[in-house]
Amino acid sequence: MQEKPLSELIQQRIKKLENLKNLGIEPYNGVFEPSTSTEEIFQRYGGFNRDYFESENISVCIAGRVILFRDFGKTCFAHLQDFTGKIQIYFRKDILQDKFSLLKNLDIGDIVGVSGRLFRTKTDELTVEVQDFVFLSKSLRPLPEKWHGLKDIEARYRQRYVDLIVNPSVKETFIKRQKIIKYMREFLENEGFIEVETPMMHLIAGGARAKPFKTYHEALDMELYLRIAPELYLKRLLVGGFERVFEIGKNFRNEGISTKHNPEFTMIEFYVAYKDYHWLMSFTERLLSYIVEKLYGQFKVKFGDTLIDFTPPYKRITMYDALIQNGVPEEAIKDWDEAYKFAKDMGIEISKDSSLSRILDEIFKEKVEPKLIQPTFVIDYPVELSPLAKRKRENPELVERFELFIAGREIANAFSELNDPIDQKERFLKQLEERMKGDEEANEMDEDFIRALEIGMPPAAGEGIGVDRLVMILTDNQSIRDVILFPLLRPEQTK
RNA sequence: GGGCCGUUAGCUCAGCUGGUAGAGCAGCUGACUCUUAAUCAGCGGGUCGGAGGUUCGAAUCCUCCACGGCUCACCA
Repeated sequence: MQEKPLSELIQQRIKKLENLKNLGIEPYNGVFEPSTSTEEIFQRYGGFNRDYFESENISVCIAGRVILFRDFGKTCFAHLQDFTGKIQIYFRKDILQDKFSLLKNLDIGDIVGVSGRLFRTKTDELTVEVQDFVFLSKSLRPLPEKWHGLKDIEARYRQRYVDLIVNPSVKETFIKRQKIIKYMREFLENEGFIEVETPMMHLIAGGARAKPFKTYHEALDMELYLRIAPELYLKRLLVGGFERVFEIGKNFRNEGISTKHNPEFTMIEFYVAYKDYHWLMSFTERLLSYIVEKLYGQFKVKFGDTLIDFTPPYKRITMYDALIQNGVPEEAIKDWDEAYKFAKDMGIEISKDSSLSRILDEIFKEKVEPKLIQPTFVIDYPVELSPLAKRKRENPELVERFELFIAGREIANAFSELNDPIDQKERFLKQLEERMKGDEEANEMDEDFIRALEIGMPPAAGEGIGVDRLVMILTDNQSIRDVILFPLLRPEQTK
């Protein structure tokens, strides 16, 4: 935080704080027990007319932040905002008597508790006529302007607390985020899944292809990685006899930041014994449509200027067919030289060391991904892109894997889990070779995981869903930073 | 990391080919007992992101730096 001389505006507010203290009022020591919320007031009393309030004398106590203030001399109007909404409150000198003069020391942004009776104004607005009020927190720093609000994107992320006060849609997004996760958990629990917590600090960063963050444990004198995926631990639990498990939590990847990537992000991973990826696809359809239906009461969701339809079933297409349908010649799919040439012609930079699968993966990202707007399962990936997935029975060069794309974004990744310890060991060895060749993101050998597979893991299917990306789509936000309360930013400049 | 754009009052923004900074809101003083972006009268508020440079003169032109946005690269 920068230390510069307090601005005039802040000094004025400190003066008011002192005025209150001199009058024996401690604005930070107030206590107050609200009897209701603004939302509840509108729910219960929104339907009644003026005469009702004249005859019934409804008293309420509410607390919140003053976000608007209109001074008329012997009366004042203000808007009080609590978590659930806002309501107009009305101060009169003839009711408040001496206490009315305290309003001179009230600022927009202050948190107050008020008690009073409900009435309707001339213009029929439901309003609290304040009988008594108490300062609960004095705000020393001015809030942004009342109708343009806080627009500066940097300030919105750095001072999310202000963003949340003045931009109601931001709060909406994060409430929806919580609901999405709640419905997800609810669905899985109803399907017999057990929620677990596995380590976030790993000796070996496995289960995904990504660069990890490093950290250090002093007492044990050892380097650790923040996890890039919980996968290998969850599969150890399958070995241990958990047949349906899931974990919701943060993953950390030491990579670039973009509208689709935050270094720490939330994943859900779930595993089911005795099922395969076909079963998982329909399960995923049921899961997503359940969430969307709970959230919106229908299956269609507006995202940008498109309408995403979550009504099952979703389109399924193999990776190779998707490539061919998007103009990649068949020869390029089988032949390294053709693929290399095709990629080069498209302007994709490919190293000469890249394998055919990796080239195709690049072409896929460029040509196919952006076109997958409606929920689409892309299935059957080359084995070497998927070192933890089970081979297809009919074609051992492919694996039983799918990725789910929505709005051109990869939302989920799933496969029939490889449970053959010997094959798994060989794949790790292959990854190690790539690592030797300089591929920092290739998997490391995890001996203990192999040992677990040697004990015996049931056939199983597992899936990971990028929660932030799903929330983006379901809340119509174009940047991952808009669905993460405190996205990572460089430190603020000290002036 | 590359490219493009941005950074001016607490907030939202103007500021032309260089002539020494403006509005609205917020704030302060005053008026006003049903307002809705209340209104009316008056007042204060700026290291123009930072550092250099060009110039008689820089918010404006140039260079470097910082932070952010978009985008590319990167990204299981």
